[in-house]
Amino acid sequence: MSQDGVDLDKSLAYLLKEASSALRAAMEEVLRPLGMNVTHYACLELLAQRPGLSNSELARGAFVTRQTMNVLLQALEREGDVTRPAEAPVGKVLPTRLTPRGRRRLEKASAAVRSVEVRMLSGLTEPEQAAAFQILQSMIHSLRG
Amino acid sequence: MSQDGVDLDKSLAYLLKEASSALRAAMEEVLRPLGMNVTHYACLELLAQRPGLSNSELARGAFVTRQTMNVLLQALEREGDVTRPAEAPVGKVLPTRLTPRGRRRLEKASAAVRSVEVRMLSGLTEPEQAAAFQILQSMIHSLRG
DNA sequence: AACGCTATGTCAGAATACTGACATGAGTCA
DNA sequence: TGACTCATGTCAGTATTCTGACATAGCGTT
Repeated sequence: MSQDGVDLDKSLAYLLKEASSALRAAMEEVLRPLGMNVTHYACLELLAQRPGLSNSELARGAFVTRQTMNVLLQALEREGDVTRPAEAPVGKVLPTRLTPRGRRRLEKASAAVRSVEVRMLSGLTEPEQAAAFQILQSMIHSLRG
Repeated sequence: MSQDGVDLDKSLAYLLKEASSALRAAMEEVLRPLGMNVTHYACLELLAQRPGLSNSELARGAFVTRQTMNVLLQALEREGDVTRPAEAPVGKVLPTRLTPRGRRRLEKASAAVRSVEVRMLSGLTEPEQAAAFQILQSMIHSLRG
């Protein structure tokens, strides 16, 4: 392998992508035995934190298009993990909610994902984690400004 | 919009994904006028830093499969940005190199990407950037251990 | 009221990346 | 030398996501 101290001049942008990629891979790995993928999980997690979210809001929260989220929601509805009203209570927005079954599946997935996150942070002290939090938020804010 | 202080309990994992997503979007935006995408750019940048990289190595470095990188390399070769020997000098590995044209295209792209990176880091002090570097590397290391 | 503007849900088609599989070459070890 | 393992390049097919487009609903302004 041609690995001759090449990671010395890595940019922060590359490192960010690398970390994100490693995180996603680790999450997919632990979610696969549960029959879920990352987008799957993100959707359920968002619904647990904010019940009644619309398709478009879920899409933005899970970093996919609303078309993609729509097919996922249809599958989740078919499996009985979420429910959506047949008709929109107001406007066109169909508020989605977790079913008890969905909540149970999410619990297992959350535990698995949490273990990954713990592993990711295992080499960092508490203040370092707090620093990471602020640094990432600053990056996000600057990129969107 | 239902934005009621919801980003307070965001996990570091989510923040990492969010930052990575924002970075990618910003990069795609500045690369599009140059007729390139992120994978495109990553490939050329890798070749500039390490001439002679193989298709598989480029794929790993750009976080895609080697099949995907292969079609990209064929396109880049067709456009005259890179060159690959017709036959493998040793084994099956086809070492790829930038052409002068590819190097020129990369220069413009590098400048654009660098401006994005500068913007991303604009809210951080120098020590904070150093901290970010070490934190991300720790995360990557822990996730792969 | 009427007009723009924005956002939503949805349909269809296109683009893109991935999984699976194969033959081949290099390196290792008995 | 021969068997074994691993990595590479490549082919074909599948899956997934995205882009484009449409009708419609809420909101604000005129």
